[in-house]
Amino acid sequence: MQNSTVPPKGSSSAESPSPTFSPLYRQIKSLLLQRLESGEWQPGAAIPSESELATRFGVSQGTVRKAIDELAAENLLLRRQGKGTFVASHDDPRASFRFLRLVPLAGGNEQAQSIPLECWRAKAGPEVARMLELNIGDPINIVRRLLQFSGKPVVVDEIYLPGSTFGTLTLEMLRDFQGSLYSLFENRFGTRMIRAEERLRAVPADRSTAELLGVAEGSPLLSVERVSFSYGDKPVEWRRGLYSTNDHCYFNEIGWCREKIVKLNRFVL
Amino acid sequence: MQNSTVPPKGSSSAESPSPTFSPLYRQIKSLLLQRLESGEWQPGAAIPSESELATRFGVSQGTVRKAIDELAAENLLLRRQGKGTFVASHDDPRASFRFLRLVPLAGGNEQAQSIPLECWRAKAGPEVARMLELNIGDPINIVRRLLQFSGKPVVVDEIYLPGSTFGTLTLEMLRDFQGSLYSLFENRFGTRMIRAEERLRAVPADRSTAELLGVAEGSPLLSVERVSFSYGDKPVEWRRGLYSTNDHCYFNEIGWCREKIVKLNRFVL
DNA sequence: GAGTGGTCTAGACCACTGC
DNA sequence: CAGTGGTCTAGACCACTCG
Repeated sequence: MQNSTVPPKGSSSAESPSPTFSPLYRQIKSLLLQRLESGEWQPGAAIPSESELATRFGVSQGTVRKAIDELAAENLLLRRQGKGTFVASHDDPRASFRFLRLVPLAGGNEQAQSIPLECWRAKAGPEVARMLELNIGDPINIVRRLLQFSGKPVVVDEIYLPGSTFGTLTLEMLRDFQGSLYSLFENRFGTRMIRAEERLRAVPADRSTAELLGVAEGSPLLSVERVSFSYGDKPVEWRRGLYSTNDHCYFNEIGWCREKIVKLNRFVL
Repeated sequence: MQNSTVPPKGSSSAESPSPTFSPLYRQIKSLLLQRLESGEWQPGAAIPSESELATRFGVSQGTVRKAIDELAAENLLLRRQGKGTFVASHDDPRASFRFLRLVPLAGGNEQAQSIPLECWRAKAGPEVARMLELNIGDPINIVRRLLQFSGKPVVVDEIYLPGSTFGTLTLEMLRDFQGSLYSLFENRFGTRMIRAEERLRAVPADRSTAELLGVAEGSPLLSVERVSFSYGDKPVEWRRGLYSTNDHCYFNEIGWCREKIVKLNRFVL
């Protein structure tokens, strides 16, 4: 692949100055993303070595390296020196720390336990349809579950999933599966969550939630609405969690990269 | 600088296998960080070009480049093609978006307005002392301020600062300064915030806060506690904000780098 | 046109893993 | 030991900015 495949120097006469210049390593990155999205490379498995990819694509190893660097920074790939480069997986326990930002107020490192309550099929209302980019009336699945830390209820989640992908989800599957919810989605439904947007507010506890969490009706709860995205920025989950923040808090870090990589990504997808 | 300055191949006999191996570009990164921390390179100013740094340090340009890459990913430096590499500054309006994660529920892009209410000197209690790594009784400064969006009050902040650095802060300075709070800290006190940790909870509104925000006493507010760090992971601000989330919400993105770069950084500082 | 950052290459060597 | 990712180099050329 010489540097002429897509737009580098294609339009030099009277088209436009350089509208969507895409360096070689970005094109390689796109090719790698295709393999990931298509499932040709499964989560947890090793991808070909850098040198093999370099010869396969006809570029230098440094160029492949830069493509993989970005995918690793986005947590889509995982490099392990001496072993290889692996497709990231929610089976890896480190992954769950990224998506559940709840930490105990008083140190410690408790393990979360998920207790599925209900699971049923429904039709998308206007709000869910908008969030999941569906049409109103499209089939969806709804899950309600409780999250406990050391046996104490802390979070009530209501989770909305597109029926086209998760139609066969049942309460039994949720109860029987060992591992996180996203692990189940990845293993049983071939859908991998790679990114999420969360919107947080403080709301009063309604009657039924208050009972489930063991707090007074009307007491303040943290409302966390999340849209999760899979490859190609496709929204595949919308959920609202109500968090009791008496013994836990939502932890966030500010100041590292973020917008930079987001911006970069708009070009590649 | 040949690859022998610090630990690369120094201990090969019977010391230890490779306890704290630090590649060349990390050593360069440390040198660059020293210049930033010392104030030799001021916020907003350009640093020397990559090729000049390369000859100055006696390494290849690629090595300097990799060091700068990491600093840029951490938002300490800002690259601008064709112009140079610049020290990041809170004067740049893009910076404020990183630290104030509040967005209107109904789209739009309102501008925040900060209204200083009080500013006084006090002595550190046990909690503030712990957060700012001070001794109990050390002088501190406390600021209370209101944040408005389109004229409506949304946030009440109480801000605790070490007196050793901010001793001369006054309400007049806060009122007269044009620009964000961190912009003022950077310009008037030479202290640049580069990172922060936030802990979020839902709490009931106390009487005085409720009045300031125009909500009912006891109604749910979002409590945001933040510790901000300057160079060398030195904590230089602790604040608690109470957010009214009737018309706004706290927005967060999950899934990009983060822990990776944090981990890397432990070695360099 | 000169100077800057951005891309790409080819090759050497180092550090880590596992057979 | 072979194979992988990680570092470092030197040099070429491209894209962008500005005087």
